[in-house]
Order: sequence, then structure tokens, then C-alpha cells
Amino acid sequence: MSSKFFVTTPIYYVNDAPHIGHAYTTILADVLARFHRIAGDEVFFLTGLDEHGQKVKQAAEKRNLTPQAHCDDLAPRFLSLWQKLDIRFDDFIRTTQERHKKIVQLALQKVYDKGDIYVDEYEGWYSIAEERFITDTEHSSGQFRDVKKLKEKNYFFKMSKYQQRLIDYIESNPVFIRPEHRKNEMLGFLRQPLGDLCISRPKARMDWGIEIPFDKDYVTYVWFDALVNYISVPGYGSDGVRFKKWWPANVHLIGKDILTTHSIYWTTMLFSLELPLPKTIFAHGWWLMGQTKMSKSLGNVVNPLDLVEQYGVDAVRYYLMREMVLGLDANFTPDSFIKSYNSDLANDFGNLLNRVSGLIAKNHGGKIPDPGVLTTVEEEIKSQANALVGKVTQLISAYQVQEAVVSIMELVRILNKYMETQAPWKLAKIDFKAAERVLYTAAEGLRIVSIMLSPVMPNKTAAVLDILGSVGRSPVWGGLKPATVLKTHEPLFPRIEVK
RNA sequence: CGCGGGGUGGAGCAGCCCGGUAGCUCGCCAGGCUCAUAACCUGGAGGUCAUAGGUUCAAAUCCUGUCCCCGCAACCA
Repeated sequence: MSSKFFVTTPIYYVNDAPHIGHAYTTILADVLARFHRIAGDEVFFLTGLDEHGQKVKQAAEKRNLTPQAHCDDLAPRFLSLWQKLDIRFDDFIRTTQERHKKIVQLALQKVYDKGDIYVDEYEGWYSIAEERFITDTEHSSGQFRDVKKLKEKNYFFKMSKYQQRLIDYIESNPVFIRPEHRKNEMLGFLRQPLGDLCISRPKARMDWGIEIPFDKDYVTYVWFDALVNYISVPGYGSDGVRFKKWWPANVHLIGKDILTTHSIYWTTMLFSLELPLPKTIFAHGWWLMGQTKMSKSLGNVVNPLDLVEQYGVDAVRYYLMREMVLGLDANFTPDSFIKSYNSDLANDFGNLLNRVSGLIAKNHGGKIPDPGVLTTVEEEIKSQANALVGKVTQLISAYQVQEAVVSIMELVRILNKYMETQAPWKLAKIDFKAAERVLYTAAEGLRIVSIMLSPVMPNKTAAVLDILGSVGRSPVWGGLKPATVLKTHEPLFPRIEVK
């Protein structure tokens, strides 16, 4: 049953270089996208950059660059990181692109014409660092520097108008905000009366933005500027057919810090634009950098991204997907990375490949043996492998990525166990046909595992499939052709030796 | 009453929404195997699921109270 899957990440703010947070969300999106692709869905995976605003302007000034030059300098840094992490996005939006700007203006005009935008004058304490007005209590807390009293005219979006409608929507669409506790958090937030949203900045103060179509002295502020990317890219206002095909998005993946902007600001904007809401807004947790003492023998490993150089992108992607339960925070420590790498990838998965390929090379002429007639033991393995595919599909559509990875790895353990109990190295001497059957079964199981893990580890699994001489990527049992010649190989995941 | 997260065998974590014999990985102990990356497999020890009440035939799981721990500088997923 194939359908469409439109997944987004936030567009990242370019006032600094990319870090683990950006990388995690993007890898997660990539993994989901790849799972849906192998399930036969048509996928659209969108990510990009948020390039306007005060802080970008300031960062540019600090470097003696124009804002655009600053953005043009940072964009490749994101792009090259995505390349390094094997992110296969379908489009990469930069909010300074013309295709985006004109749609933002179109959206603003539409909301304005509808009467959902009004002018008001506001006076209050303004924090330059925060790029926003702060409340009196915030001001008296003394926590904000660079504060000054400011009075100015601005445009406001009538967010409050849609409050009740949003509450009703959230309550009647249980998977709209996930996980559950985030939904409750938002409903709690919505118990207070919602204010309206300031959506403009006078150019006199901040001109690095998209001009408001109905007032040339103003640019629009972050909300309309950035959030609209989710519809401008799939074709809102420019390509009706395409837009109809992709919108609404299946999921906006976000970090928990920007839940309010997505589940309240963005959704009320969509109400005003009379567009359907995304099916799901999923807020994942944060990676906490464990306070484990840095070990010298490991080098100065502090950041999972550094591990890519040493251990490869697949191992890092695996770790990130395996360790974090979506929605909760997780701890990163070099130690836990090494443990999971050694036990799951080196000892279980990589070693299984060596066992199988080694025996086939030694006793079976290096060719995939003929399975012959399966016994109940093999039938059991086969049905578990086939069941796995459905189970993983189901878990992925429920955003239980960790569970999905764990259940795939369970098959690896089952296969290791199977090897142990069947002992094809013994069978080769007493019952050659049985040995053939066992090794075919183990190899085929390994093939299924590799296909199922390919969204998480695209490179290593491709290597395994290549070694096995697997043609195609069908996760249905029986894909391996007997007599296919195996390729020789090095250990897939060399153990990390720790002193 | 600032906000949020959490307290489950030695460590790290699932499970909690949709109550029904407490699960996974690591570590430890003993054994097996010897094809393999000193890897793999089997068995075992170890938990009154923070705590006090409540609801229920039944609670880690639902409700209420209490205690404790963590994050909230910047940036930000």
C-alpha cells in the first residue's frame, strides 16, 4: 500500500555553524524518509535554512560581510555536513530565495486581505540580544542586557481569533501533536488567552528580511518568513497540482524548544490561510552531553559529530537512532557509543557476516549454497524475518524508531543463535545438504536485516548486500540466488579496542 | 506556589497513554562452542518499579499527597 510521505525539518538559523541538534533532526528525517521509500511510498523530504533576521545581520556585520554573503558562506557548511551524514533531502530551501520570498508576500497579503492583520503601536522594553520585546517581569529580572525602551508601530496577526478552533482541533486529532505529553503541554498553554503575534519590524531598525507587501517601510518578522517554507516549497501559490499532492505534510519534525511556534503560531497561520494542518507535529527530545570525564585514549571526543571521522557515518547514525527514544531526552557519552558499537555492530551484526561468509568461502566454494527443503527451524526463521518487515513498518509509522531498530537487531541475535545451534561447520562434515540449507538461511536472514537497516546505515548495508550479491532490495524471503559468488571483504565494523 | 524532565536489579534505558506473571543492552558468575572481529551460544545471581495513601478482583502502569535528582548562560534540534 504505497502513498505519499512529506517530512520536514525546521529550517535552521544561520547565525552559527551546524551542530548536533541540527544533525539529529535531519538524520531522523532522513531515516524516516528512507524507511518510507523502501516501503514504496513516494517521499518528499524538505530541509533548509532560515536566513533573515537581526542575528544574522549582526553576525554578518561582525564578520564584515553583507548578510547575503554571510548566508552564502554558511549554507555550504550545512550542505557539506548533510552530504557527510548521507542526508538525501529532496529540496533545500533558503529563505532568501526568490521562490520563497514571493510566496511569503502572497501569504501575508492573503491574511491581510482577510482582515487578520492589523496595525498597533507598542511601547515596551526591547532586548536587542533577544530580538524581541520583553515583559516587565523579564526586564526587572535583570537577566537581559542591551535593553532599551522602545515605542513603535507594528503589524499584528490575529492569532487569538483562532484559539478555540485550535483547541478543538488538537482535542479531536490525537496524533496531531506528539508525543502525548507535549500535546498536554500545548493544551495547558492554550488555557490562557492567546495574544496576537507581532509579525513585522520597521526597516529603520532591521531591514534584513522580506518586505511586507502592504507597507514598504516594514519587513516581516520570523514567523511568516520562516514557517511559510513548509508550503512555499511544495508549491503553494505557484503550482496548485503539486501543492495538492504534497500538502498537508505528514510530519514536521522539530525539537521540543520550538513546539509553540509550530503547534500554535504556524497552525493559526494555516487556519487564516484556510489550509489543512500538518498531520503530525513531532517534538523530539534533546541530546544531553554526558558529563562523563573525557578519556584521553579516546581523544578529545565531545561531540557525536566528531565520531563520524573516526568510526564512520553509519555507526553514528545507528547510535543516534538506537539510543534516543523519540520524544525523550537522551544522554550522549563516548563510552555508551563504543559499547553500543562493539556489541551491536561489531560483535553481533558484523561478526555474523564474517561467520556466514567465512564458512561459505571455506566449505562451499564461496558461492551461495542451495537451500534445499527447509525444515521447521528454517521455516521459523523465515516467518520471523517476514514478520519483521511488517512490524518495522508499523513501528516507523508510529515514530518508534528505537523500537524498530531494536527489533531488527533481534533478528541478528536470532541468526547468531541459529548458527550456534545448527553448527554448519560441523554439518559440513556429516550432512552437507543441511550445512547448505543453514548457510543459505543465515545469509538470507542477513540480507533481510541489511535491507531493513538500510535507512539507518545506508553505506554499510549496501556493502553487505554487495558482498552477498543481492540483486534488488526486496525484503521478501528468498531473494538470494544460489550459486551467486560472494565477494571477499574486510570486517564490516572493526571492534573499537579500549584500553 | 517560575517552567520543564526524571526517580524501574551494579550501569544505561524500554514498558506507563490502551491496568493482568517486570523486559532490553552492558557488567558480573558458571558452563558450552571453536565457523567468526578474544567474537558467538546457554544457564545463574541481582529489582517490595522513590515514597505514602486511594481506585480496582488486579497497578511500574490510573488518581492524590510527599521526598529526591537534573536542565533553564549562550546557541539551539
